[in-house]
Amino acid sequence: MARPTVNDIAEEAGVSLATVDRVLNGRPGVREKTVSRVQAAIEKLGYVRDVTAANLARQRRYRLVFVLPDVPAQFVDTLHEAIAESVSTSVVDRTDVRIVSFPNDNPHALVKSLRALSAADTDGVAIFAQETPHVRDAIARLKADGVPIVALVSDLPNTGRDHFVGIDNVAAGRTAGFLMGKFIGNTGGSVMVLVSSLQARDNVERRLGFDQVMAESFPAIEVLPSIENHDDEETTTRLVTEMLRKRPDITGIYSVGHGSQALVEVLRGHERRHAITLIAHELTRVTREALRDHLMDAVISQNVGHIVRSALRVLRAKSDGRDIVSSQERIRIEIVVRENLV
Amino acid sequence: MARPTVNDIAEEAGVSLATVDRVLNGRPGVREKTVSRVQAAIEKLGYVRDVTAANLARQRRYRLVFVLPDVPAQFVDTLHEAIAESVSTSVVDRTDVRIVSFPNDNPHALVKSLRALSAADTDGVAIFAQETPHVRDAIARLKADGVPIVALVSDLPNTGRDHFVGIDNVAAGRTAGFLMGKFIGNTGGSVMVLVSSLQARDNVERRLGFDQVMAESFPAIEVLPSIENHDDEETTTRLVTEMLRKRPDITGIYSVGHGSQALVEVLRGHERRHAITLIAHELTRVTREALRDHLMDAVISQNVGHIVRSALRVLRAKSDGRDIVSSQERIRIEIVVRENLV
DNA sequence: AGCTAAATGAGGTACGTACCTCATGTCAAT
DNA sequence: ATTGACATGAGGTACGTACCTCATTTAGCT
Repeated sequence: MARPTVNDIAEEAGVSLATVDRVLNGRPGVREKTVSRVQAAIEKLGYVRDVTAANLARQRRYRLVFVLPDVPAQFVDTLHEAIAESVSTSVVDRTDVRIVSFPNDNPHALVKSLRALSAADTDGVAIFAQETPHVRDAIARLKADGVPIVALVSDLPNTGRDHFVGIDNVAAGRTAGFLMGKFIGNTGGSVMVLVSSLQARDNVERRLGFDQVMAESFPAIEVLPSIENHDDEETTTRLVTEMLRKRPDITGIYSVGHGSQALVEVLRGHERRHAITLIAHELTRVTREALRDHLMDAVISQNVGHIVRSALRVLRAKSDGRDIVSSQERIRIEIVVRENLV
Repeated sequence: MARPTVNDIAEEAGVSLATVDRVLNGRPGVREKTVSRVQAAIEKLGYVRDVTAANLARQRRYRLVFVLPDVPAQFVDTLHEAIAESVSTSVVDRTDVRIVSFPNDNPHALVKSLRALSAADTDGVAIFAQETPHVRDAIARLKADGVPIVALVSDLPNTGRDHFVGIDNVAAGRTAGFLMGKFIGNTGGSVMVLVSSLQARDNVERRLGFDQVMAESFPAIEVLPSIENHDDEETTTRLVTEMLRKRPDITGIYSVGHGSQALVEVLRGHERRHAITLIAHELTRVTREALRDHLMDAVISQNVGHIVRSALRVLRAKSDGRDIVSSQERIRIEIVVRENLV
């Protein structure tokens, strides 16, 4: 039997098409009793709105914006690629996507970018940024304007964002800790931890989860204080080299941040490279090569394609005032080792 | 600027709508020169066919069938759930899905089920089965009838199937081996390997990959010959108990097959449970609980939701004679440990 | 019973594409 | 110049839904 249409519902309920339409689209002017008759018919026939036809008729378009930092971290590049790809493949779902980049070290540039957006030309915004008072204000203004907002990758819990798309970073840190502990085993020693910035919420949460697991399950391994590199290559090279010299008992390095290029380079030339377990975040060209070359042991990653698609789905839903199926929007913490590297 | 429509193309190319339609849908009766004029206009305006409107007009429906074994393995249940979910959420894409189950131990039943299908009522078939001569013939008949076929989870390379949806099982076995070796570390000892059946291609491939890595990278660990359990719980319980008694040097168990219930139960009551590294395949209720309870150390899994959606996409494409973007149809080998267990 | 306001019906157009028919245009071979 | 084959145009209907207008019916009230 073919799929029932609005006409079938009308017939089944003994009402006109106009009434069915009013019920389906929540328009006023239908008695309670009639509403339930129509709903009974919908139930009975198993009617499901043909979304493609509906969108066609509705002529709806979603104008969505990604706001991304302009940092030299590979991970952000992969985000750009994922957005570009999802744009090209999803012309289908009536979505226009723009990308706005802001220089990471300049919070005013970000605020300025956000100020340029308004409900008049934007149906939703996905933001990857750190939470500062200025940013919080700018987001509040957008929200007041009625623009749905989702935080991307790093949460902005105190801004009133509608949703967070990304992994549970505490769990990601715990996963890194679990692998670090298991891989080092009863060799013991100490672990160096490298973060982009202690202002970055995702970094802090990962470090937290990592420390939890190391303390709970691998007390024989000493976890050293965080080294902050601010995504700067020279700083990383200098600090890592120094630390490796100072602490010859290092058996593990955990790279918490979004970039690992300089770290990998230092290790590539280091004599103890095979005695050190290296775990980093985000699957990029750099981490792929490091895995392949036996320099890195595991990468904790989040699928940027999933992140982008989820953000788009959520923003479209919020823009329509629809609910989201949160179980479907969960981003998995992926573990990548040499052998499952696609 | 709004998205261009066929009318815009017609105007731009200086031809009528009918001609544009002929070009777009590959209908005959258009001069070579005119075709290129139209294509130039399409190029210039960046026209992309509105697939939703096209499908609406075309009234196309895809009648697809999943053929699945009726075995008591949790993994097959999760496949059923994934299919059910994808049916309910994707009424959107004009697809009718049926599931055909066949008793796993009866190859004739499978052949009979396949015989019942034909191009008259089926636009594509996804099969999870082992490759036997009978199955090969039945698939050949379906293909001759013009029905696209994809193999699911376990490949059927010699049947002429159009595509395989699933993980690279050699790589999955290698991944299991990598983790097993790293987790056991320099403790050494021996590893028990449990397979469903040595007839099952996916099982054999995993075992192969596992052995490769163990031999290459962890020669100090002895890998024992496969124990075949035919997905039977009593057999598993008996053989595993016996082996654990005979070989007190066992430090690892690799469960290659689709079910791990009985194995987990045996281990749950075993005194050496915390001295044994347990790695299994497929994320199910059983393996989830085992991870949570510290009985299992890692699960190598394939996302059944992705598998089902990929199979549907591929079958629709093949049915239309369209090409698939194979990079988008790759199924990842997922590693799940206690800490990234959703 | 008569009135008013609310509820419902009838019928239309539109969205972008597919696909159909029939008329007319063009071109090359005779 | 005529013919015939082919190319193109013009215009239509359909898909399932949204949304509009206006007429008509119904229910609730005095």
